[in-house]
Amino acid sequence: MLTEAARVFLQRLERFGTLGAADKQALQVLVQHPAVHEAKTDVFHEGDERRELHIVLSGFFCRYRLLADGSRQILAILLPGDLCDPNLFSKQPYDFSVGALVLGRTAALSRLPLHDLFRRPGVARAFASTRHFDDALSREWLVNIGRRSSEQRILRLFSELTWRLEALGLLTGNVVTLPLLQADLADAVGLTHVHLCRTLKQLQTGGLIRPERGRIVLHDVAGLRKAVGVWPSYLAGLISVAPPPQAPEAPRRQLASAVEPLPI
Amino acid sequence: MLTEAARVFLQRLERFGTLGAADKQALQVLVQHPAVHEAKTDVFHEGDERRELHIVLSGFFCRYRLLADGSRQILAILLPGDLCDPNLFSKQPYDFSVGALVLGRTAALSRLPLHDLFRRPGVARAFASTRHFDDALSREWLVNIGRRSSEQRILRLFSELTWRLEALGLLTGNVVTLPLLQADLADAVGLTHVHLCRTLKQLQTGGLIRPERGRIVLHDVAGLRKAVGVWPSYLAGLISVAPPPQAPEAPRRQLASAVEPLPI
DNA sequence: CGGGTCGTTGAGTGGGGTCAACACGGGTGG
DNA sequence: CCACCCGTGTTGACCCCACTCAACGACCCG
Repeated sequence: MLTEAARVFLQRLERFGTLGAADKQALQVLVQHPAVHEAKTDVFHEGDERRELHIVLSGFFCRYRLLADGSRQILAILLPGDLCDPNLFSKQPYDFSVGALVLGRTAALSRLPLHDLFRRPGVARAFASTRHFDDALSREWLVNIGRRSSEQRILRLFSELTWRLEALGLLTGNVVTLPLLQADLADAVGLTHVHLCRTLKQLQTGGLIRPERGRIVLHDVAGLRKAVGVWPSYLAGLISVAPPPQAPEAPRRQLASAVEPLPI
Repeated sequence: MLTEAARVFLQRLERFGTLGAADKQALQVLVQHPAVHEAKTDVFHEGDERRELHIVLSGFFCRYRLLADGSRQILAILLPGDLCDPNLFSKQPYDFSVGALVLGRTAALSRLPLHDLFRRPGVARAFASTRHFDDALSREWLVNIGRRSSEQRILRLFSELTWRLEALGLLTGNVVTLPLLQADLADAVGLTHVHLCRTLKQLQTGGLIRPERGRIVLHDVAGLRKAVGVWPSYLAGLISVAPPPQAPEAPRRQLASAVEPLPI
């Protein structure tokens, strides 16, 4: 019999491929110590020693860092099944914090047995895929914050979340509600909450989203994804949906030629 | 007999701990296919299949992504010893490109044997540490670009590079020259090259840096680090530097030797 | 000498930040 | 049931940091 925690964990690991029965058996016994976290409380905090590996069971969590002047940068939004710490085997104290954005639950598993479990090819592959997905998202975020307008940043974040929720089976139909505060969104996309509010209002007139108190309703997921345009590369292997036709690749030899519009 | 390529690679892996003689023996035979890369040419390009694992031997490289509007976001700056691809075992095509910022060299090693080599605890530990360092840097960049002023972003990037160069033994005195174009710096910190130029000029009056054509001279590394203030958390375990035991002259020559190709 | 790359500078604009006040709603306690 | 409070969202006024467009300058190399 599978606890709910083990089920969420294994489902996540199997998202990109399948695990053998023995793999699953070995993994599920690790999942322990369920815990409830109120919104705005930390699972662990920057500077803490790395002990158990926490995984999200329900709710929305985030990795974040606080700066000396009190501002916060959210590094990633964590959904059910996600690992709070991308670095399974690091011995360093955490250099970031993880906190709950809304009421949610986590489980914890000890890291030590993982070392041995990595001998199993299926287990290693599953963690590697999860890891790659996590990394691809963080690259996406860096590009987003570094080079895109406030509207684009927000739309892309929403789009990302719709894909991830869909992969979890938490998106049915064309509507979804994100239980996120505007202040949280602002810290995720690198804006102030005031400007984020204004931009949301503008987007609202576009008809794709509706801000409500304490949440954002995306009432046209398909339209939102279309507005963002691309099939994000981080989805590779995540969702078994045929990608739409892609624009041709940029020429590859010289950076310069790749930056400029195609010649002729 | 250790090739230079193997030496650079092993030195990097040993930065956070030591490898057994057998580990090193097994790893060094993987290092092959040295290649020279002109500035502004790619090692690989977004969309390419992941084949060999490239490592930097000399020069400055970067991971980057190009956007539809032609703008570029640099995701990381790669120094000698760094792995071009943080995801050793991913099977997905690359979702970013790696290119040379100045003339430099790489080696390539096949990924397949790595799977087996990870059975060796020392090898697994070394790669995990390298990996953790890479991740910590990318978190740092996200915070930098998301929440800091242009001056701070630039100073922090410079400071980061001084620490990393020091760890490589490429920083001996209080002065170091970064062979980076202003356009590259701008794409690394998420600014336009015009504004970056102006900010550099302001910083110049602060007396810590001097922009020259095609490079930035940091002529007060200690002062720069002090201005940035903190001992960055990503350094944990990286540097056990006692002040250079015997200051050998000509610090600039050493950097130059890393930037310019040695006889091949 | 010419052309290409890289850097610098100016003028003008606007996106986004800051500060501050207020509105709204949901909880809590009297 | 109302009064109050606190967390959250909204709006206005103002400003300035950073972007844009454009031209020019400096340097390098053939």
